[in-house]
Amino acid sequence: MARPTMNDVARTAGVSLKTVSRVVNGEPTVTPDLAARVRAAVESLDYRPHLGASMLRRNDRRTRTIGVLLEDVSNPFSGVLHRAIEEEAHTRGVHVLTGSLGEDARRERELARAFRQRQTDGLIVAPTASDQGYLSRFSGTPIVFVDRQPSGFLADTVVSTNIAGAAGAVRHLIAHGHRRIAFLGDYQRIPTARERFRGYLQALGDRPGPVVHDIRGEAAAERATITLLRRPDPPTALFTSQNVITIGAVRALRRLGRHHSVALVGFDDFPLADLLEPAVTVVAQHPARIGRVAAGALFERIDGHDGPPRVIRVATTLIARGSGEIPG
Amino acid sequence: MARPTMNDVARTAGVSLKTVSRVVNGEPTVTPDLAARVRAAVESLDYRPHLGASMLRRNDRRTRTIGVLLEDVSNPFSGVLHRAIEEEAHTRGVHVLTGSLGEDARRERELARAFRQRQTDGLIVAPTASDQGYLSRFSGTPIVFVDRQPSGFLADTVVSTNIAGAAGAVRHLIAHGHRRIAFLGDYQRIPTARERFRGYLQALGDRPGPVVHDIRGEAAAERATITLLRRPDPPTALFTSQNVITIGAVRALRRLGRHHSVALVGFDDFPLADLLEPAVTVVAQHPARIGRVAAGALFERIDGHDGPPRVIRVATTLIARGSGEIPG
DNA sequence: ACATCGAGAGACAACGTTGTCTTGGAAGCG
DNA sequence: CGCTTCCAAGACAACGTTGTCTCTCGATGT
Repeated sequence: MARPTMNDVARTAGVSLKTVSRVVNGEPTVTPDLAARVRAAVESLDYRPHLGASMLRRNDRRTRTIGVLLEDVSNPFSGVLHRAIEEEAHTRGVHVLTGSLGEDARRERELARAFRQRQTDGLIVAPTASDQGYLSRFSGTPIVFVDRQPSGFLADTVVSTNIAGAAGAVRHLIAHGHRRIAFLGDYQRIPTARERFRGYLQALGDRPGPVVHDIRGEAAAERATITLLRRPDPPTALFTSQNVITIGAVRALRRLGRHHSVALVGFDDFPLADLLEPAVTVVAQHPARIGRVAAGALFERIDGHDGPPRVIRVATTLIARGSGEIPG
Repeated sequence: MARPTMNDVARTAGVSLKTVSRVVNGEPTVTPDLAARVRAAVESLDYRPHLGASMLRRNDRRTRTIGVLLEDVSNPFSGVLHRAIEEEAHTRGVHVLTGSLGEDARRERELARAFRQRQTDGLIVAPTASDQGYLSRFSGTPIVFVDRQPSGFLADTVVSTNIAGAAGAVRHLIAHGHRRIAFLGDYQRIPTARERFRGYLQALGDRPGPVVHDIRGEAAAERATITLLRRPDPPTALFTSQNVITIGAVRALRRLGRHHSVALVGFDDFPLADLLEPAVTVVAQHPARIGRVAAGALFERIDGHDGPPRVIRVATTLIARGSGEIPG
């Protein structure tokens, strides 16, 4: 037996198709008697309206669905961001299509196109590709960027205060007597990684320490840290610009038995950072707030707000826990 | 300017509507000349087919979308599960609608209904409600359960070997000389929590230790652990049945300075467990595998596989790291 | 040269719903 | 009592696409 349609309900209730439509949509111009018959028929047939069909005919053309493209939904930062967006959407009766990109630029374009083709009302994107120019054809679908600034395309963007946060972290190390402070960073093509590096340079002025870019993954971070510390003039402190890199660095310091002698401040908090020995000092981002703000901005746009693209910066917080206070 | 339709393309290319449809769908019965003209028109108008409309008319009625309902996408277990499902779906060109339930039974029903109404081709659910009977009306939409066994409704289910895993954990503690082993568990109404408790009882036979059920959240777990250890006859070892509870227990042991004297084995691994002091011994689940298997089962069903409901159990692995080997 | 065939391309209906217009009958009014 | 007014409820078209049928025209065979 196929899914029942309005027509089936109409026949069962002995009314016209349109009357069923009216009852289902809660229009007030139906006699209580007929409405009751229709509702009984709906119940007995377990009728559910076909959203695709009504979408097609309706005037407003809203699917009440948004798309969210993140780097990796299993990463804690993305996970919390995702949850916050979902929560905002839920209060508005909107559903969320999710995609993980994993730094794959092609997948970003592919999924953005696919989601748009499904008529999502809007898109929240943590950009991975080096250029978002392809989005300029997406007129009509509001977009909000999170975590990273886009390039080649302007839209509302919600990011952490990366430069200030990174500079603050490095100044914190300087204040504890360090002069040779190493930088360990993610792919340089990621705007966020570049900003954090700028913050690092800003704080150190004309005396930067050793720098390693383009580190991807915990294992690579661990190796890079070990190499750094085996140099003839090893740094006395590390600034790691992303949570996965921070964890790799912690592993390396442990392996070398240097975790109580080399200082460490990481960008982005992570679960259990406070339970390690020493507890890890971090510049915490606020992914839940970023998510809420981004979702808010997106829904404003969907509801027709029409102003110039905004960049909203969410402040970071330095959380001193021990590893950043080891003296130089 | 509104979104262009096939009709617009047809007019621009000077062909009939149906010919455009044929070209767009790659049917071979179009002269190359016409096909080229159509493709040019598609390109110049930036035409994208309206999936809703084609869905409506097509015979197969597939939306190429599945729904995934998890406890909380920001929890590491759910996050990894989610990612694995997404990956499987991606290889099949299928998209994923996500919802977090947060132990809210009403939200489970609400989202399940909503997703179905959107004609998702299938559903993967980590059940939260105490009864999934409401799903019996969902004929036609394949469903696979993960992480927890459903009740009141039968369908393919992919779960960890909870009883055996928990029993193994407790036997591990017994082997290290412990006799008073406490159990700290989640809401008893969660089937998974009950199974792990059964494993605990099985291993201890007629001499169970102190038991605390219905613990929800890290803070509650911390409090419960402190209370336990302040009893006149405190346990010498703890078995915590869920990762959040394990972390709460670690916090409590630290606070009391007992982390090197009270043994601990937790169910479910968590990031950085190996970096704590002592590193935490766990019964690891394999959420990525659970996700892959569940997605595989769902797609089999979607493709028409029609057998009796299966229960697939994914084995757990005991990972000894230190906290579980503290002698009794 | 004529009947037959095949294949490309268009006409038309249909999917399940909602917007708009029309109908019919009851109520309201002088 | 007859006329207008009003409103519930039905008829019909339309949304953007695809399935099916039909038509046309050139190629093939005898």
